[in-house]
Amino acid sequence: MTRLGRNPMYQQIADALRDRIAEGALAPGDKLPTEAELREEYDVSRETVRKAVGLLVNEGLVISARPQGHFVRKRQPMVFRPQAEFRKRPYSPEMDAFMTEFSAEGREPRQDIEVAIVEPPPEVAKRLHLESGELVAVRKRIRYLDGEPFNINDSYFPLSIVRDSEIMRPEDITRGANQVLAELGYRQERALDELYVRMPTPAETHRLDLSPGTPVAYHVVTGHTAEGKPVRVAITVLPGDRHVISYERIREVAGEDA
Amino acid sequence: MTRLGRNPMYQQIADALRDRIAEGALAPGDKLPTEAELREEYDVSRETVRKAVGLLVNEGLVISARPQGHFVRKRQPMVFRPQAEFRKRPYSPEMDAFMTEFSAEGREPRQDIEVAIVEPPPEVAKRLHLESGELVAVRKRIRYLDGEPFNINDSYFPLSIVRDSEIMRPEDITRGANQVLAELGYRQERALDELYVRMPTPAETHRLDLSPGTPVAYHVVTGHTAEGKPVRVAITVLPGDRHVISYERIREVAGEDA
DNA sequence: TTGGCCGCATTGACTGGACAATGCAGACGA
DNA sequence: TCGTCTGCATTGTCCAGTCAATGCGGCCAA
Repeated sequence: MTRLGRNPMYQQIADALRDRIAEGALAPGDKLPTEAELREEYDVSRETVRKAVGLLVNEGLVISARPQGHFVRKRQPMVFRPQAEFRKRPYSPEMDAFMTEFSAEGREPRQDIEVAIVEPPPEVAKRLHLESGELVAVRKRIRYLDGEPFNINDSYFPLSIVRDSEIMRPEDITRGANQVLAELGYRQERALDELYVRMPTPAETHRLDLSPGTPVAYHVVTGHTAEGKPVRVAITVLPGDRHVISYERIREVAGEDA
Repeated sequence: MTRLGRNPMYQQIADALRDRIAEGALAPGDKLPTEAELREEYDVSRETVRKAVGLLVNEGLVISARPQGHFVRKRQPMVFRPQAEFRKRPYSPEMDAFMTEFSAEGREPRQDIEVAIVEPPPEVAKRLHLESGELVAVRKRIRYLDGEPFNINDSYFPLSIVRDSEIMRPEDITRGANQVLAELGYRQERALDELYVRMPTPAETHRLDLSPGTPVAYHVVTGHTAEGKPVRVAITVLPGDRHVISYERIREVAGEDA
């Protein structure tokens, strides 16, 4: 391994390891060579080897289990289907097959719920069209699967419409918060989904127990009534290594194409 | 700054800088203190300072412009709306407002198109239900805005149905590849969208000119005819710092709630 | 057999130093 | 005036080393 190209040494080492992972010579769960072994192999200092391995960690390909070594990461995503709240069962056979493939079958779900009345964060206030000073109720949930945190979901409601309702109680609402809102006269007919892809904040890393190199999807749903009044903002933080987000779509206007 | 907690020093420095960014003391575009200044301020070695700043770079908060220094990153996402292909104009006023906010108004679009006949990657073959050995036509596009690459889009079609059609020519198809497919008798009535969030591969980093700490959304669309035959797989790679992905949803079955 | 203790391999944190690469600004020359 | 060249601040790469943290496996005692 020489410096023939102008790639730095740690890049070349990382590339070589990445190739071995891509080819399957290093399979998910396998142990990488130790730093000492890599040092030997490439005849470089330990810091250089560490930087190479660090790159792979930051790419999410490898995790470090100190002091046993570094291991090729496994990926086992489960389906997240935002449309489920308006359309319980998928209507196309393709979606059916897809969901079966990635089901959470046999894993045990759990969630922590916490309810509070707070001043809304600006992005929430804006989407709910709130005056400054108006308060919101927020249901904060962390969802677990087999004891591991899978995603964070914070749902915000204008306090004026949910005060004293079931939404204020920190228990699971089996029939769904949306149903409660409907019973209160605020049935959601439309929703707007926004998806941002970014690295997690330290707080998110901590709450979701993320390993380095794991990006997240930041999913914001704004629910509107038939009249266009926004009544709910739900923010979900989904770790990239644990989810596939999925939508199904159908042609809407006969003859229109693009 | 002491070691009172058990957070490593470089963490503490990164946290302090992150706070200053969050508070706005360091605004987007601002220059961070140089490594020498930070060294002075915290009385640590240069490598430690570099590791702290490196963290922020990996989080996508900061970019390095050598040798001018490090700068707080700006974010200017534009809307990516997968539903546009089946539904040209948004039908809810909320979506209208949202799209106006993030429009690409005034920026100059361009795209490079390349067409090839290849053996499909396994993930494509699987979604198109192809026998092993069956070939596909692929239209590879890189889309630019003001000269900067914005996303990569590779669309795969079973060779058996698009051979000799307009799809095989490396020119822009103004009326859309979907329209051509429809004219060939394979009109898509349903699509399944899958979204994966991960760090980019080195090839993607290069093609999209990504700075470190930028995750991507890997968006896979499988288009089906009314009979359920898959006729198109479109894979789009969207850099997280340049896009918001957005969907609008409506209640489908009166009375159903979740 | 079982429980606890300890050595050890391995990664993490940090220092101090050397030299390379790079783009900007200011000096200089035509 | 305008282009060119050079110095320099700043970040990038790499080395050689020290000490800390950690979990596993094996040893030893009850």
